[in-house]
Amino acid sequence: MEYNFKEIEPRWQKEWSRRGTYRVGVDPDRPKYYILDMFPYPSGAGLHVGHPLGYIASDICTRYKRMSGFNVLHPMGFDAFGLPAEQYAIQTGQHPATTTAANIARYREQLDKLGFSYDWDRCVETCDPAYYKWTQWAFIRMFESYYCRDCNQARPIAELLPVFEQQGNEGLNAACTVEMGFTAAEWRAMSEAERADVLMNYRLAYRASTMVNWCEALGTVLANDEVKDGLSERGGHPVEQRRMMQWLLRVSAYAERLLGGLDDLAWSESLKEIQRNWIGKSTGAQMFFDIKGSDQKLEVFTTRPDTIYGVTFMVLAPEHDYLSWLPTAGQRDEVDAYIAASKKRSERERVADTRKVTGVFTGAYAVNPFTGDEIPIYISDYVLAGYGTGAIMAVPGHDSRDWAFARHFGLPIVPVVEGGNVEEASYDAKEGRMINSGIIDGLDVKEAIVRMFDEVEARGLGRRKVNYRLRDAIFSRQRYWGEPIPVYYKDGIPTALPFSALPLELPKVSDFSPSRSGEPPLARVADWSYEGWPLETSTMPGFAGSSAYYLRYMDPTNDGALVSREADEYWRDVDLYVGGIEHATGHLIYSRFWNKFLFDIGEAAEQEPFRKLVNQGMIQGRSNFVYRYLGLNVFVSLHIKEEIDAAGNFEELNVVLRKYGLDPIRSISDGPITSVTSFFNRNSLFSSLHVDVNIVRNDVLDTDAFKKWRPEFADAEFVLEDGKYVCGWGIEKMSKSMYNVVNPDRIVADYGADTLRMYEMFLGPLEASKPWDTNGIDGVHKFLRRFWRLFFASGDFGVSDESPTAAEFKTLHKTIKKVREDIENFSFNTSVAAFMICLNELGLCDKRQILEPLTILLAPFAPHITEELWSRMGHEGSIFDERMPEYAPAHLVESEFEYPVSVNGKLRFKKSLPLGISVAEIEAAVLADENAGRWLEGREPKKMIVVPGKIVNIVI
RNA sequence: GCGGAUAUGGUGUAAUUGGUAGCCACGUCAGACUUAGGAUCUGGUGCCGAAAGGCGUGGGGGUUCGAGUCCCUUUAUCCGCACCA
Repeated sequence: MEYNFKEIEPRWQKEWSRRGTYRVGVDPDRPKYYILDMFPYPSGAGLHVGHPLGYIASDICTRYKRMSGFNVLHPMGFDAFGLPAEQYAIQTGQHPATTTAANIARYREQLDKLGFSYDWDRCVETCDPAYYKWTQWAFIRMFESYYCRDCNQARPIAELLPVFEQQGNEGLNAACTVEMGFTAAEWRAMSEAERADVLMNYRLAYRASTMVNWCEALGTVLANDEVKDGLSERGGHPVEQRRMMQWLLRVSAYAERLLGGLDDLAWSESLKEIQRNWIGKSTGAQMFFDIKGSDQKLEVFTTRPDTIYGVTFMVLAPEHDYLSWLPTAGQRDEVDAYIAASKKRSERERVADTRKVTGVFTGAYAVNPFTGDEIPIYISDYVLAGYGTGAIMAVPGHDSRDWAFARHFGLPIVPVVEGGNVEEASYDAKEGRMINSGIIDGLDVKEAIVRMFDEVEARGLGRRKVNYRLRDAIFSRQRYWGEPIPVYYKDGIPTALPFSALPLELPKVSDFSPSRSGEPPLARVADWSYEGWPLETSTMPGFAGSSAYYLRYMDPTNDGALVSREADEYWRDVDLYVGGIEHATGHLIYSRFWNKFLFDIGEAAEQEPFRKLVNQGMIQGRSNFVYRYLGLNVFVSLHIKEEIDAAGNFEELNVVLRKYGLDPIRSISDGPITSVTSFFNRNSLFSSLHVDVNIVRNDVLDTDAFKKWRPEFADAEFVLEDGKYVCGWGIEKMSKSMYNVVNPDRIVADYGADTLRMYEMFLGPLEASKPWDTNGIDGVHKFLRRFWRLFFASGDFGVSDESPTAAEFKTLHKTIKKVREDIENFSFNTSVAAFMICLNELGLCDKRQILEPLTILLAPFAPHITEELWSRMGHEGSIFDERMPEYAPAHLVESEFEYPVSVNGKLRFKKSLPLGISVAEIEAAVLADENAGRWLEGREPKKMIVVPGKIVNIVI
């Protein structure tokens, strides 16, 4: 009987759903395991064959863990709010709620066909008010918290009121937007609005006027991780810097914990490194320089205080506060002109012009505290306002940017680290001996740094300081399709909604388009107010809804809490998180921040949300090409095209052309060939066109389908090789325009979900990026058909109760061992290979004692076929209630081992010897072998190296 | 510029972690069978060579009895960060 996956797969999917096979709940008697996929944005394009890669891997793990005795939580949901969904809605002219619902339905249908073991009862959608109620709730909790640097955690902001009342903010060590100082008396004298401003300075969710990434085309601000090279990640629109009033999350307060927490996570080193870079910790010193003729001091940040003797000028960012008074009258106009010019430059232009040196002298001088020299103060936009203090001490001898600046303006360059030639280039050394350096002369750089830190602090010139690149996350978007920010303005004072007013539902509007001015769509909603006060009109960014969804899955329908204490303490954290690396600096930072905050306020059980994380690679597209000859409707098969291309001159060319029945080219004026050069540069002989990969099989074009594919090819002619049209191929991004999108639905229809699942795993290591290539899927499909046939040896279903041979047992147990180890190591490609080897070795074995454990072992990979065979073998329950087979070492014992014997490092012969004998016995047996005599030719071995169970080496 | 990763047949890959390089597949070649299927089965298939044999894991060098694996160097590709002081 044939393996009829078309009938088997839908039947079991329905049956699992009916039985609730994959429903899970809190069960204190069993150890928990939480396996999570990054939930998808339900985009309009539907799934392509690359999307399920990670889902398949996590599904295999889930089934495997479940069959190993764990209570496995494995949910799925949809990240439905945010820019992509909204842009798609705008493009198609429909309401985002409508398109999102339709897209979710489509995704769900596609996912269901693949036989995943999700507990769909726990499905969450971020755009569901019952869900985003808890996103808004978390926002309010952040709004009502500040970050205490002494106890290193979030605390209720209400705690600050009595402190301010008694001592002002003196001695308060808390994360804030701007440093401020006030006394208790000043606090008491403040108006309500002024006090609100002070508190806002400390809140973890706060509103402030800051420089933001404004994207006019999208009509919204963007977070740093949503901007790449000065363009928006979505759509690639230009982004400019603008000062705007925005909501932000004080992520920077958690920088040190986000950094430190990485160490214990089972994440790839590269991913941790990306996050470390993003957090960008640098330890240095904050130093104050006297300004000549002023009481003010100029504050800089440096990681290299050891180079202080090489400081020959200072540079301020054009946005620096001091520029209102610092420049001398003579330089005023020039400075103002520079400031105005740099303001106009977009972020993109600044990035593009990194090598151009610009700047203006302010006319003012600072004093080098160690040399006493007066050094000029410049402004330049190579100094960033947002990092450090927006001012630097320039060391042209040892910093390439300072060097370029000094060269351009003719400023002195003093080397202070031995080595290099500062006349030619800066010497950006991190080690070496200090020279020209007063009290640190002769010290090594590393010692000098420490010495200078101490010296600077002792002399009261500054103090050690840690700086982070990580910025607070801008949390408002001037868009429609997101969670409304649960804040209203009472007498103009931002006030959180009471929890009882949550969820603050997103109103249904007909006009949800963004505006170029930055006015959010919600501002156009009549009566967008709370108790008569206007509500905030911006919405939350895409990452808001995905920041704590893993907690919600634990208890998805709870209306009284994000997650119940019971569920949280049982499920705790995600043991295995599978998803793409593209979330490294977005979701995975925000989520960790969000979770740490919830941990601080006692709402999450663990400090870190994702214990182990695996990044599946991207599946690229494999495009096929056809070669159109001379712009005619004639298509030439790949190798003939290559042969024609290889011709070196007209004569050779025409010989080849005649051979294939093509008209010879008589002169260069024939056809579109315009010159000999262009002709032999292969510019004009063939044009290569993308062809739909779905009408190509093993790179052979289905010519009839091609003619029907597009009307202009209806009368196409082909020059075939061996009766076939062979296409060229290349690796590109999977996209509609390349005609290389492979839809999983089609693979499921042709081969079945089990084949697709196993093939995606077989394709290569999970974490590697690789092209999808439908060629080769036959190998896996063949395996499943052969496996099926083992049970139908006589035509009808039947397994024998005959005892297996030792060899059969050995094969089985070898496979069990290998497959189990591979799953634990996330090496699915090799485990699929192990199954194939197993089948090759078993031949035609129909014995129950072999086939039953093998079927169970295969079940996580190919759930449908194994469930079907399991039931045909007469079992009542589901195969997924069975335990994974253990391997029995007894069956794996090898009695003999073939030792490769090398003489002088070169393999000469093999000697079969029992395992477990002593080294001396091996030596004796090898030397006694007649082959050894042949190679030794009577010489005595100088040395013998014996690695028991591996190899024998003889050195003569 | 800084940081990280990768490089193995025609293709995807594997290698007991320093021990016979190329497992398992795809493709391909030869054969069997056949109601001609995109079926099934058997065998070959890294390169050069008639063979013996030689060469072979991006290139060069090193450590070692032995290197795809370790070290140095270099090239290419991919990714992350980037006037971050």
